Formats: sequence, C-alpha cells, structure tokens
Amino acid sequence: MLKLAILGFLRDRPMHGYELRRHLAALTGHIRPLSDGTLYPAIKRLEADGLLVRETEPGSTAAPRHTLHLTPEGRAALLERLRTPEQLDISDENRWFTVLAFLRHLDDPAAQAVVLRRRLAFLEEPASFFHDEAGPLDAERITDPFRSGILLIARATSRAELAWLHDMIAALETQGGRDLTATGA
Amino acid sequence: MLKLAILGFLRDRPMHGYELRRHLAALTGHIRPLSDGTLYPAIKRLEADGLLVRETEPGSTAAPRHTLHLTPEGRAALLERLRTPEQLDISDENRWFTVLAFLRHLDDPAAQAVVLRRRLAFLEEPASFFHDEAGPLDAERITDPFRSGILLIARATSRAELAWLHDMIAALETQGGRDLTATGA
DNA sequence: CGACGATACCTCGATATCGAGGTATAGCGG
DNA sequence: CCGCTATACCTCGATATCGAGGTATCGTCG
Repeated sequence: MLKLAILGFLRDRPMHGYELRRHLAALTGHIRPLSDGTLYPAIKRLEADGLLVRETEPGSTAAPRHTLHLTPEGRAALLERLRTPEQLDISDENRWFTVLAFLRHLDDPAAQAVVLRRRLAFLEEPASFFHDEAGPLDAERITDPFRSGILLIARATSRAELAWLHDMIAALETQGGRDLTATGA
Repeated sequence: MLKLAILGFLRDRPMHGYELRRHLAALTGHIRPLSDGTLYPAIKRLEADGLLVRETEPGSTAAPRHTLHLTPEGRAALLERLRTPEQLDISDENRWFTVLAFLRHLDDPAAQAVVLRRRLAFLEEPASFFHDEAGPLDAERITDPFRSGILLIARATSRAELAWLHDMIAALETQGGRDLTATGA
C-alpha cells in the first residue's frame, strides 16, 4: 500500500523523500502515521527494483536531497497495480482508498470501471460481521449496543459507497469518462 | 488488534484455536483474512505472557485440542486495553471496530463513554485527506472524481458515526448504561 | 475399507513495519 | 554566535504478519 502510494505520488511529479512524506501524511497520516523507518527502506526497495531513480541535487538546500523520479518500469508497475489490485486492496477500506486516490492514473475509463466493479461485488456480497453457534448474526439479533453500532456505521458507509459506485461506473461506461466531476457531488 | 480480539472472544467463554479462528474470521475475516501462521504464534505469545492457559482435552475429537482459558491476568489485560486504547485503536477504523466489538466487557458506562469520546474527538478534528503546494485541499477544490468520491464516502461514514456516538454517549452518561439497545436502531 | 474433506495444530523463512536512535545543514531570533 | 527549529536522510533491532508447507485424526460416503 505504501509502495502504491509512493508510485502514485511520484507519477504526478518527481519529489524528494521529505516531500513524499508530507504527501503521504496528508493522505492517510491522520489514520495511520508513517515513520521514517518505514518510508526510506520502502524507497530503497523501489530503487532496487528499478521502479525509481534518485538524482542528487547538491546545491539546493540542507542535506544531499535526492530527488526521486519514476522510471518507465515504475510507471508500468503503478498501472499494473491499479489495473489488477490484489483482493486486500479491494476489501480493506484503507487500502481501497489508496487505490481510489490514484485510480485516475489508469487512463482508461473501461479499466477504471472494472476496478470499481470489483469493489462493488465485494460490498454486495453478504458480509457476516458476527456469528454465534447457530451461524451468522444479522443486525436484528444483536443485543450488544456497541456491536449494533458497528453494523449501523458499516451500513451507512456501504450505502453511500454503493450509490457513488453505481453513479461512477455508469458515467465511466456510458460517457467514456467525460463529465465525471458532477457525479459525486 | 489480534491480541485484543483473542482476549475478547475468550472472555465470553473458553474455546480452542480452531473455534477462535472461525470467530475471528466472522469478525474481520471478510476485510482481512487471518492465516494460521498469524493466529497460533499469537496464542503462544499470550500464553507466554500468562494471559491464557491451555488445557488439553485428549478424548474429545481429532487432534490434541487445547482448550484456551483466560487467566485473571488475561482478563485484566483485556480491561486495561479497552479502558485505555492506543491512538491507533482510535484512528484506524478496523482497529476501532474491534475495540467496539468488545467494549461491552468494560463493565462501566462511564469508562465506556470516555473511550467513545476519544473516537468522537478524533472524528471532529479537521481531517485533511489531500493537499497540494498551497496546503490542504478541501472537497470543493478537488477535481479528481475518484478523490472526491473518497471524501464523499468518508463524510457519510463520519456523519453516521458521529450521530451514533452522540446518542450512545448521552445514553451512557445520563442513564448509566440502561436501555441502550434502543439508541442505535 | 479406502478416499476424502473437515477438524486441529504447528513450523519456518521472508517481508514489512515500528520506534528510537543518529547525522547533517540552513535559517532565524535573541 | 548560540540555541532552536525545520529540513533531509539514514540505520538497526524488535516485532508482527504472511504464506506455504507439514502432521494427524475423525466422520462419512460409496
């Protein structure tokens, strides 16, 4: 997920690690803060895999300041990841939001619609949040107010997302990606 | 989070690993599947910390079948974790739901309200999902339809959860925890 | 009675992340 | 010019998780 976010941000424009760090913090930092010890090794992994290169600019500001650029392989890896996300990217909301945040880079409305349809399919399958010996518990049989709260919140999210997904998929498939800003508002 | 969930389920009643696995799968498995290689080492860690003991029942069914029981230390650890969750348990929705799923074990409405208030405070602080060079971007300035979708969904969740939290906290603080099942429905 | 699936448990290597520490420089206020 | 903060990068040990593999038993269907 970190890998996806790094590739996604660098697709917009080259930047150095510290700037990347600020962008990542703005994306998911309030939910899950990111430490240096996670970011810099991740950058090194991507560099070792040939997905990005660093260009040292000595005279700019303080420290050596390596500006990070995506390679063609890096751009290809981003597109591939966006086109065929793993199941965890679909089911886990944090990861899914990261996919969504960069899905515009997948410059093909049909391919974007395919990804949204996968999320749609996941949300539409009956999710069993709790169960006892008799099997899954639906909301009505749950007496614990905290657990019924979970279901209440999960359903509200689900409703909002399903509505948005339906609109968005329709726009992508019929209009070919034009006039999209109006659908979500 | 796994630790919390294991302690929470064993608080209800003793069970063996495989049963625990099914309960965990029902709780968060559709979002994030749990592998054996995660569960059994986690059980061993809890056993090593003295939070649970296993009692081998040889004659029951197939394999040795260790029934897991919480120790008094385990019950204390669960209560402590529920009473003072770490910040990640508050901010990350997956973790927060796990806290909620077992918060009833914290058998004190005032303490439960304190935990809910922490989540309330987190949701009420202005979350900046994206930003550019000029600073955080509010929803109106975002042109990417996928990103505005993220904000749309996040706001719907937030609204539903805020409403529920306000009701629930009020019920816990004024009624002392009685008549709670009516508030969330 | 033999194959098969479900139950039940376990190990181990690879990987990702965390958190705490460190090293610099630039710029600014006092 | 001293201290402070922000910028910018890095290492390293500890830990948690994943995934793929293994072992054994029980019940049942044919």
